Amino acid sequence: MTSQAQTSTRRDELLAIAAELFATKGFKNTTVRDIADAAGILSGSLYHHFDSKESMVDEILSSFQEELFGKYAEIVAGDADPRAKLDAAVRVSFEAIDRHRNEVAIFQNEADYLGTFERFAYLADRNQQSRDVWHALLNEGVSSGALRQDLDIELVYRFIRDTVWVAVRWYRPGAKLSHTDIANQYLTILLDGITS
Amino acid sequence: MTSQAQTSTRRDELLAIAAELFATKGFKNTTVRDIADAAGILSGSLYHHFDSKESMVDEILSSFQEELFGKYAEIVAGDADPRAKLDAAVRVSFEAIDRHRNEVAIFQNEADYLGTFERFAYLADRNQQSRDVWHALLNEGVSSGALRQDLDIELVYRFIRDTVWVAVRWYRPGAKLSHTDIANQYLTILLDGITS
DNA sequence: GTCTATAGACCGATAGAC
DNA sequence: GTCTATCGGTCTATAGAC
Repeated sequence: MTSQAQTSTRRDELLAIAAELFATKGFKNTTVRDIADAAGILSGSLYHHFDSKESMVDEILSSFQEELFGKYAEIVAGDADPRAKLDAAVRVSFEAIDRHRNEVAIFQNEADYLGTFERFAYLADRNQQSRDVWHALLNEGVSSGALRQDLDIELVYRFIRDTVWVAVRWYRPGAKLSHTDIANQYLTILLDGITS
Repeated sequence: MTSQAQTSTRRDELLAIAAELFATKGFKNTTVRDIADAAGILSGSLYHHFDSKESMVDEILSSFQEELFGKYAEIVAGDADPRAKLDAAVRVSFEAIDRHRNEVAIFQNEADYLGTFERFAYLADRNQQSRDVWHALLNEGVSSGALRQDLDIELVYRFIRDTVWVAVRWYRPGAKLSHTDIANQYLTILLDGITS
């Protein structure tokens, strides 16, 4: 293994430690000393790896979002029927919560605040991109007759988006219910309601 | 009007200004100078009215929660049928978002962090109390036959709680959809689903 | 009730030794 | 790649004048 690979591994370790803290305590509320302490080094040493605290959260968020939106794009471009596409998009989202809990939590909690800086303008773009994906899936569903005609699409989009992502607040990998169980129950409620 | 009442009014003004900032920028990310600036005074002058920044957020949260849980208690104790009670609890919650946007936002964003201090231990109690209310309403619904038997009550509770309260992120009073419109659409989805 | 002035702590970031 | 040492800035909170 080259020293290049070693460096890259160490960077990733530090980013993972930072992500855990940003997700738990918040970006502003996490100090570089917190991150360094958790990594067993001193705060000044972090600046050998990263320009600033902002660079760390930037790297964490942008690499995660690239992965997630790649998956959404595949679903939208696919040729499954509308209901199956909606199903797949919901499942991919709960899977992202399972695999990238910290990244999702940071995006949920900090996007509004970070978005005020030019550096993080791409966060607003991603939000718009996400809205486009869900609107497309819901409109396909309505025009194909799979979904009710009387729905306010924008409102349904918000309910789906919010309910899916907010699960990151309580979901813990390895708990009684897997992310697949949760997606199943959630899709049942969303599609058919809770009345008997 | 007595000087007592004047003092109380000024306190309330300052609390409202602080609540707006805490809700928008976050508690930790709002400085006492921010609050003072918005009020047109200097930061030191705030300490004539309040012990600390923590006291401000404490007062904001506790008085709001007292009001909200009073309403939940009335609904639970009432003699409406299970479905009407569930309906009422959802409507009261969206109404709270309409009337106390900042307070709800602060609770949503900061409860986890603030809850780590003894002073805010009551936040965890309120969470448990909320869980009890919704579980009671949902269990009544299932045993009366109004709701499906195959629901995971804890999961349904979380979905309702999350979806209702997270609306504070995008709901703005005076927008196209009133809080009643939103409650209507939300109850439709929750009760009957989005499929045709 | 607000101001002036400042204490004391903590913050992000840097320079240079090892 | 980490440490020592520290700078300049900002934070909450206080003391006392007006």
